[in-house]
Amino acid sequence: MSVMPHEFYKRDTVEVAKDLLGCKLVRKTEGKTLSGIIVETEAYTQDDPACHAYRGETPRAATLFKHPGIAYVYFIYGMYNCFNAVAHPEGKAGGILIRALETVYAVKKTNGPGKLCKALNITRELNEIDLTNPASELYLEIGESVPENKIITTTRIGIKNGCDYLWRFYIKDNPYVSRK
DNA sequence: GATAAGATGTTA
DNA sequence: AACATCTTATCA
Repeated sequence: MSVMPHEFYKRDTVEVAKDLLGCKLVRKTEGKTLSGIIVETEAYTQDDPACHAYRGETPRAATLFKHPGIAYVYFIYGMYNCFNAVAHPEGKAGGILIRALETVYAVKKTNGPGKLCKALNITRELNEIDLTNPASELYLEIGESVPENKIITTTRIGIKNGCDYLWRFYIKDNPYVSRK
């Protein structure tokens, strides 16, 4: 069991999004440890009209410009949190929306970014937490690598701008992905 | 200070 | 297909 180093996140955002499939998300909360395998991701970069960082460094999007390997948690639609991993080459901005987990312990359904955060008790208090430190309440571990032919590439969900980008990735035939 | 839209999920 | 519900950004 070991975490991915900062260098893992300091690469092209789309590449990292693909590589995050099969990795393990660990969440320590209320004395318990919850974890699951990432089965669905979406990439968002600075040059992408759908990305929060597209229009520059606003107060909310500032996290996406910070050091790769930290968390970006934001609030949407009045009731849901969404969890992202910040990942981009030096001097750029970008993040990866974690959309679904395959649960390994008894965790509630996590097929969708809002439900995922609710199930793992992820809130904006965890914004900018270090995902490369096993002492964090939230971090990512190296998991099983997913063979290329099991990775499905498709369009992202729930956005109008940039909807033609093929930047959503999920594991083929996995029952835990959202919007089957 | 006001307003419109949003990386969603549930219900009908 | 409607709606619950509130932050953020973009105006004035």
